[in-house]
Amino acid sequence: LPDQDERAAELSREQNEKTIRSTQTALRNFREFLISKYPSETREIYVIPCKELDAYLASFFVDARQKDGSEYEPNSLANYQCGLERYLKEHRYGYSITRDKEFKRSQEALKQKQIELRCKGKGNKPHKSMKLTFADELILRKRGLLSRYNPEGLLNLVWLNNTKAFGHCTGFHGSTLKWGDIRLRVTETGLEYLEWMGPDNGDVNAKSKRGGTDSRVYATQHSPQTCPVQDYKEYAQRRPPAMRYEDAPFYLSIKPVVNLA
DNA sequence: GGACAGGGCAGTAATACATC
DNA sequence: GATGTATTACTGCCCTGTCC
Repeated sequence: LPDQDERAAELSREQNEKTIRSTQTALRNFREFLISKYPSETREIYVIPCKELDAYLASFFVDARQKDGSEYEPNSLANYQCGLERYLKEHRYGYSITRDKEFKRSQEALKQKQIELRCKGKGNKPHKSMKLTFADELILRKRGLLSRYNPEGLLNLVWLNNTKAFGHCTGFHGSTLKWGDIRLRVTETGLEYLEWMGPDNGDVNAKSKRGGTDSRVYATQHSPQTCPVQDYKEYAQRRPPAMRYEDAPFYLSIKPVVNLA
């Protein structure tokens, strides 16, 4: 299947690009550190003998700071070590800075630094996403941030419903969702439901392979106030007619009303 | 406003270690 | 040796800030 091959190749290229970028960031930061601390050291790192490179790395892990002078997160330092390892491997350096005993000093320095940073309260994943609880949702509803009765609340509501219902599905990307990607349908018994059409764009065979019902969310007739289908219908009704074609973006930005008077 | 880079972190594979 | 669990390494996503 040429389309699938092309997609796989594209994905692979994209993945490689990201790895390269990550490696380059590690290399750039390490080089900048070397220049600032050891201005006479101008060699490429892959030609530096292991003993010297080990000392430089140990110094880097202990003293390196972000551009604003603050400490790195423990995992970031470990990521830099891996990035440098990839770069050295690429240039056929004879040692592994993460495994070989010749780099024990820098490995120990990194370990100690990570412990020290954790003691200082770093490494607590400050940007980790938090699970939205039922209680949180209730608060957001009370504050009108999840609501059918104001544009921002309605937009938040459909985004949350879609994420909860389809976020686990392979290929579901909220940011690129199109209006035609989610369809309102009715079962034989008259129960309404929303269905995410998926990347296969309605291919029945592909859908049955996925399991069928995992890309659906049904109306909650017993609780119309929190029914995702009712939210969707309200949103559909409020969308400008010009934005109701299949390829239109699902989420629309809200234009504030400006009083020029 | 778009493109890009930096930084933090999550997901997954590989590896090491423990238990049966 | 087989299986389960923990740790480490690798890769790439996402958010934010900066620059043009």
